[in-house]
Amino acid sequence: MKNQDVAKIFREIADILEIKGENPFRIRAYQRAARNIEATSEDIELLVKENRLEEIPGVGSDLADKIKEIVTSGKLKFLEELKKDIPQGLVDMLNIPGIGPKTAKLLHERLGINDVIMLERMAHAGKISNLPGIKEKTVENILRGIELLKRGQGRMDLKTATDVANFFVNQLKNIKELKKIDPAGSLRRMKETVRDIDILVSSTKPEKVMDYFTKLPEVKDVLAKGPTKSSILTKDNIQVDVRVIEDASYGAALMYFTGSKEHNIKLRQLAMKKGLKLNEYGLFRDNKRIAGRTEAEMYKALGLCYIVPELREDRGEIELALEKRLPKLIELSDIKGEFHVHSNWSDGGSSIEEIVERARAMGYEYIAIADHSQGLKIAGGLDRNKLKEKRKEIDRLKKRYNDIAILYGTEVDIDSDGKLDYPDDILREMDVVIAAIHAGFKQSKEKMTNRIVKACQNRYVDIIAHLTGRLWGAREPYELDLEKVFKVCKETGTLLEINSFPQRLDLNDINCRMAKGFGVKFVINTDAHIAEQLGLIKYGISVARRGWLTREDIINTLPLDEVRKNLKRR
DNA sequence: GCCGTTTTCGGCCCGACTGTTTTCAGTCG
Repeated sequence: MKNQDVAKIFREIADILEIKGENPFRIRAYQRAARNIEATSEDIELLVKENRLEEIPGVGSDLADKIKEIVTSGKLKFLEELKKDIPQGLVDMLNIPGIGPKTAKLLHERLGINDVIMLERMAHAGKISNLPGIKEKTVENILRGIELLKRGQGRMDLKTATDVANFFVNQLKNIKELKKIDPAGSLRRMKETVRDIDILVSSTKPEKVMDYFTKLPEVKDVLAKGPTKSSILTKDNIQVDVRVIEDASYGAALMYFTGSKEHNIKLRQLAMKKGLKLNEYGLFRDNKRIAGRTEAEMYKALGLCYIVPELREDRGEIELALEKRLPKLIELSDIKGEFHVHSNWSDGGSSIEEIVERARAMGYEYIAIADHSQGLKIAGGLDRNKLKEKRKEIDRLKKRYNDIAILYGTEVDIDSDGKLDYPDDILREMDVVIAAIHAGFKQSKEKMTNRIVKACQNRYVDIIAHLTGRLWGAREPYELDLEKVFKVCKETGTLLEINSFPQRLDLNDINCRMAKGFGVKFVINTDAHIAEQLGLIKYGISVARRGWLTREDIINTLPLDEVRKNLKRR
């Protein structure tokens, strides 16, 4: 039983309680607990064993008992009972944008609607417009909501989100009355995936901004349009929200729209304790604004040091900011090189020379060319002979460049028994060895863990790449006993990669923080397959920052001679 | 259901937009 499984059960309970019209604060308690369980870096089973569940914020004696029941028996009587009253289909209906618990309940009680399909049929047949509060427009919105749900308004990766946001920001900059503009929301917090794009604007002419925004040619559908706030859907079904605010409130609004929701709630509670009121317009004492123009001013007025967006998740950052003890997080400019780049010797698209040129342009001091190993035929893995030729090419280039070190590396495959795809005599010759799993993802947790552990124990393996194998929208992370892996990494001096590729971002933020707790060290790599993708490193940096990592945790912030001391002896 | 240098009971973040309603409930973030 994983933390996410427990969180999922609590969320389901919250949904059912909402439909039943239960006490909203009780519902929020389940949601809060779900979120904190998911965010905690400690394994829920361990917390049960050590009787430390109530250390999780939002978990009291009642929820602790429920967690124990879930972890020990695999199910929860309370939920089974709830499910008897509310059909699953009704809970699913809450996923339709525009349908909340009240509407779902109304549709169920008055018309016996039990799921999304039935709702769609009844709506088309004109049978739901007789209900109180539901007329033509509402029916239209429900049908549109169902369409959105069907098309799967999923989450997009961080790069896609960045590109869309930049596009709209640049468009809006054409408005001459526009003063400030910033993407906010989970994108500004650099969350691994983003659901919609929030953009904050300050302007003397809010209506003009709203008109211009909602009439852009890329807009397919206007979901809402008011004098200061509008939401649209792009042709790719991405929701973009723009909010206009005046300069005096810009910092407060940026803080508010950056979130997270949980971070905001805690800040408001803090403000209340000080007898202040916090909203998106500023921080107020007796209706007099005492801060609002900038975020820095807001945090200061709350008695906190500035909290960077990546940390704003209510994972302890506010408590540390009160004591002015927040860590100094790693920054892009700390990076001195990387180790995981594929060239056209295997499945990459750029020559080694092109990669080296790019790395030099980025100011790197070293770059490792790590192509796939022989077993990975589809990825053009290199056999012994090809390796020799590649080595010659690297040696030739080394003579040409004296301002950057070109390292001879590999991404060697870990087979289904945990054996490596190259023998030791080949690995010994490498400057740096990365090991990774590329097949056999469906093995048991125990087997998967043992494969990784065995690789870590190899005296030539320096780094484990993309540890959990997750690919957004394509593959779930594979089953792994992470604590065991982290322990072995620490013992064997094996480094863990933070993979910057937007579909991977693996390790994720929570696992980074957990691994750091075990004393593990990291490298941030791109897994670039063309030279240009070396620029993706910024996304890996953001994961590390969200994982509370500092420069000291990341080996490729060090100069090369120091890096060598952190690699295994050859 | 949680939580407490105001509290073990009585609070629990706050505002914009929509559609339906003549003043507001529902939904969303």
